[in-house]
Parts: sequence; C-alpha cells; structure tokens
Amino acid sequence: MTSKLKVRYDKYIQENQLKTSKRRDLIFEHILQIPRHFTVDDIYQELIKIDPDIGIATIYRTVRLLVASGLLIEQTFGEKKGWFEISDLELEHHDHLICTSCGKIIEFQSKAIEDNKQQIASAHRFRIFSYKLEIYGLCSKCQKQ
Amino acid sequence: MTSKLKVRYDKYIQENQLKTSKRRDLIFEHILQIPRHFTVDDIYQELIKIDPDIGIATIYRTVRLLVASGLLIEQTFGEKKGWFEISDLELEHHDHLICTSCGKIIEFQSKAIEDNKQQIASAHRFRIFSYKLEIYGLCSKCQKQ
DNA sequence: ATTAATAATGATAATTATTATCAATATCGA
DNA sequence: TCGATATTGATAATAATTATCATTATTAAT
Repeated sequence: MTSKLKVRYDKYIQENQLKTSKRRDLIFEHILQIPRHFTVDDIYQELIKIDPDIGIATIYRTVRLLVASGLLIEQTFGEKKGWFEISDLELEHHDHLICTSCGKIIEFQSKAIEDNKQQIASAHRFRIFSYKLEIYGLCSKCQKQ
Repeated sequence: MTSKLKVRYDKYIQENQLKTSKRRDLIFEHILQIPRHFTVDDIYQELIKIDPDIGIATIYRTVRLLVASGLLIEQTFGEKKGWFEISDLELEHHDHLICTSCGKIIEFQSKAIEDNKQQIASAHRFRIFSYKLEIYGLCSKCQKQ
C-alpha cells in the first residue's frame, strides 16, 4: 500500500519537473505514518520536534502538492476546514460518522448508498465525480455520559 | 412558512433577553427573500444599497444569531466555507448536487438514503443528530460544453 | 412619557488560516 | 563540477471572521 503511494508521489514529481528534497520526503513519509485525518498544524507540531528548522510554509506547500497529485483529499468536517486525509485511490470509497461531543471520526462503507446516489444523479442528468456523506451525532461512548 | 420562521425568530429573541432592532429585522427579512444559499458578503452587498450605513459586523452577528436559533445552517460546499442556507426546520431533509464547473446547486430528497443512513448508525451504535450528503460533478448543461 | 439598565451598532483592531514574495540554498541532469 | 531552476524559511500580504469599545437604540418599569 505504502509503496503504491510512493510510486504515485515519485511519478507526480517526475512528470511535473519538480525536485525531491529531504524535507518534502520527510513530510510525505510522516503523513503515511500518522492517523488518517489531520491538519497542517498537526504535521507541523510533530515535525518541528524532529526537524526544528522546518517552516510551516513548507508543510502547506507539500500538502498542496499532495492534494494536487491526488494523494490527499481535503475534507471539511462540519464547519471545520483544513482537514486532510489520505486518498482512497483505488480502494473503496468511504464516508464518516462524526461525534459532535468527542470529535471521534468513524469510517464506514455502504454499497447501498453508492447505488442510491447513482440513481439520484441519473434522475438529474448529473455526472458524478465524487461525493461525501457526513453523519453527525453521538458515538456510543458519549451517549453513556 | 415565512410566519413560522418569524415566530421562531421572535421566540429566540424573547427567550434570550435580546432586543429587536431595525437592522436585525431588516437582515432577517432580507434572508427570507433571497435564494436559499448565500454568504455573509452576499447579504452585505445587497443591504448597503438599501441601508448604506449598515456595518458588516452586524451582518455577521445576525447570521450567527440565526444559526444559534436554528433558523440558518452553515453549509460547506466542497472547500468553500461560509455558506449559509435557511434551515429545513420541520420540512423534509434535503441534500445537494454541486456542479464543479458552473457552481450550480441542485437540491434533492431521498427516502432510500435516509433509511440507509439509519442502518449504518445503528450498526455503529451512533445516535444521529444530522447529516449531509454532497455529490460533486457536472450538471447536464456543463456536460454539453 | 421618562428613565435606567442593558443590548445593538459601526468602526476598527485583533486573530486565524493561508498564500505570496524573495533572497539564499539545494537539487539534478549535462 | 556546473548551471539552470526548484525548494526553502522568514515574513509580508490577504481574506475571513471575531473581539473591543464608545455611542446609540430598545425595552420594561415607573
């Protein structure tokens, strides 16, 4: 899995006359090892521990690059902007249950919803590129409190 | 319909020891008459024509008030934050098809998706408060171009 | 109607997240 | 090794939103 992402990363850099760099690689490798959902600042706070002179602009630039290459997707959970997640790529599409109390994000897949959404699009002569479903509420743990 | 919203607006102001004002009422009435989806700046640009001394801070404050009262919902269409729409209230839930070319937003309802989402939530012992489904792609007009 | 308490207002400062600029440095193919 | 050019960090600029504060408007009680 990781190597598939690496191939795509290298390919994108090649095809766009870009260059690799220690820091760009560090950021990319780090993103592969952290939880799926993160913000730019999450990465910055972690990496300055390892590489104290890294600038936040470099994180922003690299994240933008990874979004442009299709490796990352920007997600907007509720009103919160600036969240990223590693792209599904050739994996199955997934969606999110978001706990409004503790912030926990649960991923799920649903074939039924995939089908429904196709029907809706057809009815409106709409050609789908992507979609997202977000369900807000309380996770089981937070319901007990 | 409008009067139902007005009742809720008045009730919210009453219950929270707030006061009405010409400008707060003007903003509220204006929102009821414009297209369902808008930004703070949309309202500001329209209202300074009618009431040239109105400040954008007042629009922000009133929109926040209307969100707090449940009359408005903040929507995030794709990466674009800061969009608002009039709440469904006791109407049926609806979702959006969003054209990534012309920006057109088409609303739709789907009983099937309502049901699917309930099943998913049950499977994760999740208590749903709200949800949203956004489908991105090309509307029929943009496909022809 | 007057008044007194307090909420609303506009101007503007502050904040936050992000992007742009630029001179110095690193990369990489020839 | 070298030279063209991409990357970098610091920082300025931008954009969207929120906070501050003195002034004004609203409201309920008199």
